[in-house]
Amino acid sequence: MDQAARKPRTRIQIEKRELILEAALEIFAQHGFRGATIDQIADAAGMSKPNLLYYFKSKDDIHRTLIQRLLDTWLAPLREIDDIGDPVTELRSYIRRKLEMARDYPRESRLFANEILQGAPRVLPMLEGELKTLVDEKVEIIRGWMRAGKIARTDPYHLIFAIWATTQHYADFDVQVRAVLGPARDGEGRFEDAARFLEQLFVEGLRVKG
Amino acid sequence: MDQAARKPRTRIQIEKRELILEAALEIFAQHGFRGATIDQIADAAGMSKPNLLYYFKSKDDIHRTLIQRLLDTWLAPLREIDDIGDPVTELRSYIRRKLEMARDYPRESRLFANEILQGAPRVLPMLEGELKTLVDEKVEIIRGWMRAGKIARTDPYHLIFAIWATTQHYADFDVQVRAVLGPARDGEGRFEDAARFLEQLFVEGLRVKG
DNA sequence: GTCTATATGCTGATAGAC
DNA sequence: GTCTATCAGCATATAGAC
Repeated sequence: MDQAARKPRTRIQIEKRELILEAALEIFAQHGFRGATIDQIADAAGMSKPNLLYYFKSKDDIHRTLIQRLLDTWLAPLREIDDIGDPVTELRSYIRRKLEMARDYPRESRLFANEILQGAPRVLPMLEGELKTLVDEKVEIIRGWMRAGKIARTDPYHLIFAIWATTQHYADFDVQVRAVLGPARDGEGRFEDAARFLEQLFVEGLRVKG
Repeated sequence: MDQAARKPRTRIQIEKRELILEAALEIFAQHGFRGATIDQIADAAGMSKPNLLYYFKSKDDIHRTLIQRLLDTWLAPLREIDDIGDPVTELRSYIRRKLEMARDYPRESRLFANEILQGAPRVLPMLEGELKTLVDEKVEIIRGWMRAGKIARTDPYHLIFAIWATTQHYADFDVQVRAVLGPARDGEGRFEDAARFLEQLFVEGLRVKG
């Protein structure tokens, strides 16, 4: 759409920038902003440091670009929640999608976790603005389900926090999860175990007593 | 006990070291290992950089000391789980204690989260050894409860992960939690809301279907 | 567009006076 | 024990040749 609205770029420039962003995501996710060096990123992208700085004017510039791009895709699953379908199905598929994202995009999850842990210096306004608005909106939908007796009454904000926490845990604390489960349960089986567990926890936890 | 077994220290030395560790915890928790500087820590501890390095021989030395101390207290609640009492009471009080720790020791939680996010370079052996052994042991207790029909059958490992994730979330993602809840729900009320929610989620989620 | 060389500033750690 | 001064190394970023 407006990918070149502000800064027109050639196709090659765009591709090189993609290459750098891909490499930077890897490095930033593992070492955090301060821990990552431009040298590492340039190495991973297969180019020299000055060459990298020809495409992005600073380390901060790369990081901001990554964060901004992350947020768009990161909140997509939450945006999709609506009150048309069955509440339990709706929540179950949200949890599933969040867990799939933790499996498929662990670096994005860790990039975000790093940013929040450091006090969210670059995204605090977005958290207090766009994110809060979105969550408030979905909380109202969930409250509607509770009033209608479709799911058990509980605090919708903390429900959302719990879904975020449990799913992202598998990306952010992956090292710990692997260490505790041992080599026997690596790979695909682990994901299905987690999915089954989370489905049971949240679905039973929200079942209407009666 | 054996606090001075390896390196005998005077009372003043011990106090200064405490002062430094307290300051370092604050800085490391916020900026991560690489992001923290000795200057910052020395400043926060109210002394000069060379003076600080008189008490700890390196930045890494401070960090290791903090991590080691952290682990002892951090796992205490898990250690206390036993199969003498009522299973639901036992799990409920474990969740409560973990949540209290997230409230009372958020810096310790973030220090640990930073370490794991970076791939656990300093604690991986401990995760694969001591932690795994401890978790395996508690998993057996939980399996016993399930076999006895005291709680619903589910994956005990992922149950523990979920408790860790949801409780530590309030320390590690504190900025985000505050941003989303807004200023209205700051302070003590937030903790009680979280405690109520988590109790409901896990207790109902583990209720035996009848 | 890409390179080598380099300016500039910061950081961990030490030397040595007091 | 605490200070000032300082070293050596590294990291961001730029200059300028090709």
